Amino acid sequence: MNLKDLAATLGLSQTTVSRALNGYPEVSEATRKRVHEAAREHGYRPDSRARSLATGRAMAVGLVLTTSARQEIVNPVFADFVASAAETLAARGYDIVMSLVTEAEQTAVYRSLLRKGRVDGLIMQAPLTGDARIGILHKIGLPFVVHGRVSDHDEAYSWMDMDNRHAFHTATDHLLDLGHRDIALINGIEDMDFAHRRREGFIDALAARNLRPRSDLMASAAMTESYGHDTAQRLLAQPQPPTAFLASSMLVGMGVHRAIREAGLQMGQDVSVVVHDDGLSYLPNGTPEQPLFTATHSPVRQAGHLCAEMLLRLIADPSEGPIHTKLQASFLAGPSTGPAPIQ
Amino acid sequence: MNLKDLAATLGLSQTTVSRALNGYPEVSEATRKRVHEAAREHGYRPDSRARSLATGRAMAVGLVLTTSARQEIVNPVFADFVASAAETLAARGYDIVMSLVTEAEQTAVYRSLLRKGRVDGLIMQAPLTGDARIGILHKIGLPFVVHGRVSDHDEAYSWMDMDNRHAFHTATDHLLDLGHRDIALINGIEDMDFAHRRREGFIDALAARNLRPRSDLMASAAMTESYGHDTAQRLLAQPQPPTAFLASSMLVGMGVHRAIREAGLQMGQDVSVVVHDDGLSYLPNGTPEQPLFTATHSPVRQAGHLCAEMLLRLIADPSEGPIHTKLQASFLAGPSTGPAPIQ
DNA sequence: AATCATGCCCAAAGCGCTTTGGACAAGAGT
DNA sequence: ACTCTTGTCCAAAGCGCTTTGGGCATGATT
Repeated sequence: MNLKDLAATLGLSQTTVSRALNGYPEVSEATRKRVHEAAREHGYRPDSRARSLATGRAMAVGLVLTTSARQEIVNPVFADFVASAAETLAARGYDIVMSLVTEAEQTAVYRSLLRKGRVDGLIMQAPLTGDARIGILHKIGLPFVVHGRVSDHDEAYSWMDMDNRHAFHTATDHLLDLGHRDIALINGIEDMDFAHRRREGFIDALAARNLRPRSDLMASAAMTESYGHDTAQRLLAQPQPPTAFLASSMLVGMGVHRAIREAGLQMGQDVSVVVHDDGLSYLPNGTPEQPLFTATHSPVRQAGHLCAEMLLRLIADPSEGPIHTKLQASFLAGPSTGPAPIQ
Repeated sequence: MNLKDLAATLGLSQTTVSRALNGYPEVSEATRKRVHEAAREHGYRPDSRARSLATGRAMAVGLVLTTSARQEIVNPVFADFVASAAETLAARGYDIVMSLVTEAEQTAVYRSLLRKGRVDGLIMQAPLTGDARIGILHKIGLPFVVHGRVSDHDEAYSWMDMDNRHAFHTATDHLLDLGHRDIALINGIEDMDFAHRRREGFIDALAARNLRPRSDLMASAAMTESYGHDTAQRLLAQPQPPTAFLASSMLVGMGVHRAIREAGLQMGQDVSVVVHDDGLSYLPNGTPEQPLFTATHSPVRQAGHLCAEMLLRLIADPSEGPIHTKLQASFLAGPSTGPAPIQ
């Protein structure tokens, strides 16, 4: 049952039926009611393609899902991010079209996005330092928002980012204030822009107190629990082990925690740990009253909402210049940090 | 630049240009080449809506993301599932359109999916026992595949499921063989069909040895780390604590592990733990050589691939009756289980 | 009584593609 | 010489919707 049939059934023109359904004023209340009833009765549902073709709006946004091909790891943050973005978008009638992009096909990238008309705008996730995708997105000519930023990239683009640098600066300061000097940074892959910035924040905080980072205490890899565990285990077995850890995610922190316990040490006493908490729904940092870790906290769901909202703004008015949102992580002191043990 | 313009530029008809680009044989090689070159040069990209409208195929499948509104928890399995499904689908030129569905709007549900023509088929995730959505999907009339099954539902539908019952039967048997009698089941929310089945497998295995489950040793909630921790902590403090735990996910298992250590006990010695491992990319069960937990293992990425393939088959030939795929979890003995301690 | 706005409705022209049903010329077969 | 294929191309009819540019009553205004 299409519009034509429905109009014929009602003895009305397509114009009137279309207007009645879309809430235009040029139709009497009686007719509108009649149309709505008939539509319901016959189970009429407009064809989104035809509508989209006629209006020019796709009522969908694209979300590019990147898998770090190297590690075959899907970003654990993805689920919450997309769920929150979808929530905001759905409320405005927008769908999400997902495209998977593996690093390998960077050139043939965004192939499906190149099929015009499928989406009105794009959200790009997990940018790398100097990510070439920004250029591609510019060429496509659709409004887009980057979740994160791209260092060393001067083209103007809209982004929404957490202040990773500041967050890790704060976390490091916290540990320094407690007297720690040998602090390990268990970071994500530093090609990822956010990891790069976190490292900078860490180093800056040390430098501000005339300390130099020990390169043997800085690790970088995909942020899994075992990575946290294995790295912490290795570092703790070193001649001059760290007295504190800075973990780039909850999962990594849990791995570090496990290694600490296995070494017969107690977290918060013998060894301190600060984690960054993305506020994943399935991986809460204990409870607000009883956190598991001292943490910098920045909910990814908030990020998802904001990205979606920014994109909708850009879609509504593409002339609106690049817009930026910087989120500050909150700092939460928990039981996983304490004064540095006296040598 | 649209097809018309391109054709005009080339001095050809739209028909010929369209055929040249889509690889139809009725066009000379010379012309085809010329058309391709012009298309590249002018950056021509066909409008997916127009094409879809003309062909009747959307070249996209819908994926329904459910958030358990009650707990506001996004399924951690989602990211890997969708990534693997997207991989398979992308290889065949299909996109994924995501819709968020909260339990609240079950009636107004699938609203965006009701907009016809957006997708050629659907994948439904995380079905509840007696899930009403199956009926809705049937009404929509598009081919669909359910990831999981729906107990107490007699309508025919295509599904792909892991044999949860068998997996948990096996896991329970393993613990029983080791002499454990007081086994705790730390399950997911039992409205979820998979959790329901796991519980059945657990109870069946006990019943097969004339044992009755202790209801005080069965828990059910959203599968977070803290849930695992808090529950295990509580149970271990009981007068007659369990000697073994069956955890419904890696994350839960990690929480249980933490509680065990905190209680001054050793996992694999004092208390045994078996987990179910979905093979999440960011949450591996140690390494294959050195697993962290004894586990039943069924990679969700495989499930994603299979669901996508099944759906593509159904789309290609909708007359093909409901198809079913049942995956068997593998069992991996690890260091987290050992003989029951002598009383 | 003539004019004007207003409310309600319609026919038809797109949106950009695919596909059907030929047209036309060149060479092959009789 | 004629018909038949074959290869190459085209005009035009959709696909199902929105939107433009009226038309025709009806009631209000001068």
